[in-house]
Amino acid sequence: MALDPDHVLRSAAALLTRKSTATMDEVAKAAGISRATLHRHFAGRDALVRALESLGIEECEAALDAARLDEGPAGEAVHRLVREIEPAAGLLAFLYTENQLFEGEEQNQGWTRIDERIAALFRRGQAAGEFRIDLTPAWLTEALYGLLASGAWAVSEGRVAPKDFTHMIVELLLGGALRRQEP
Amino acid sequence: MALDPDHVLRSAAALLTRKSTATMDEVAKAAGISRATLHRHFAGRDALVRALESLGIEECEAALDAARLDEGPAGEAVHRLVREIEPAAGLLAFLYTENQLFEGEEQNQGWTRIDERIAALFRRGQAAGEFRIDLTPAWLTEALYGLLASGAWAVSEGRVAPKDFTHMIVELLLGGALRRQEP
DNA sequence: ACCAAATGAGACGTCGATGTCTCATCACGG
DNA sequence: CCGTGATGAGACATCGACGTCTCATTTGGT
Repeated sequence: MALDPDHVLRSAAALLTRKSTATMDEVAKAAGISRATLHRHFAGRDALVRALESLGIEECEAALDAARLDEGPAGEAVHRLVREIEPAAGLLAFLYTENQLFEGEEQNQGWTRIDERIAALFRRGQAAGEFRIDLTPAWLTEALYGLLASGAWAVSEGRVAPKDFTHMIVELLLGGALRRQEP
Repeated sequence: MALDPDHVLRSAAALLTRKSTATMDEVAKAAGISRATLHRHFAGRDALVRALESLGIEECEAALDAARLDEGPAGEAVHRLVREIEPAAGLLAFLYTENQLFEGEEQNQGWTRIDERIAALFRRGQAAGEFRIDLTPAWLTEALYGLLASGAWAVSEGRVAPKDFTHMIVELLLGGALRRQEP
């Protein structure tokens, strides 16, 4: 009976985040279904990865919407963004390292849109004098992705407590490691 | 005649950083040798990856030595470290995402040593009152890896100028994105 | 010039993953 | 109670990558 395709994608994301070379059979077992059923829902491994990519884009855009990036101080908007995107961080980390997605020049336009929205947030912060201007928005965007991936990986390895995920990323991204005397 | 194995490893690292699923044949072509010769130097794909891992560890430790992590302010030591490690960043980025290396519990002890040396640097900075103490040394270490990988990736994609690599990483890691009025 | 070693090209066989197929079983609705 | 549809289990062929091998050619040293 109509199996929940979303559940399959979640399981696949969780597994592939840990083992990006997992077999279709392993993906199926992880989702608690048979390989045949997995193939009935997703034409092949490529289709599965594409579906994961679409899911990742959806969740990213949902997080971007929920974070209301154009409201209030940019720093607080970054904080909201990381908090909203945290549940999808594992999936993002997988997609981030799946450079196969970008081999063809046909880079999914969804990512371009997301990149642009995040970069716009950093630009806004710079224009407001809130963020420093010697770090380009493109780099800050890239660094955010990298820290999200590192954070997801560190949590799954037990090196960082899950509850500290957002704090660690936001504080490092915005405040850096140096100690300061003020707020 | 004695082909330069180091050159092969460099080529392989450069290729695998961009396309982690590259074939042995592609690796050989990238190095300008035949697949047969590649097999004569490295027993198999696994051996090749292991050799890359050893090379990465060597370069990391060389960078750690050259950066003299226990001299002067910790912040400056971090700066030296990133500068020294920059040439190896691409290789590091590849190894960082090659989670296959850590599937077996048999995590290469070299990484443990490197992790510990970097974490010790952050601990030293914290003890000296130079770094904030709400970000754990383990997380700062992980974040450094993530930023190095993001930086290498951003440079190879043309989103960041190569000459800005060290500055972008060090400034973000130490100072964060927020603008400050001091030093 | 000669010899030894290394290389390149290519031909295999092997193996694992994939994709497709069939058939038995099970769940749910009429 | 029966029938339709989805699922699970497994067989099967295909395909790509791998690893090994041979043989001709080239390179470098003597």
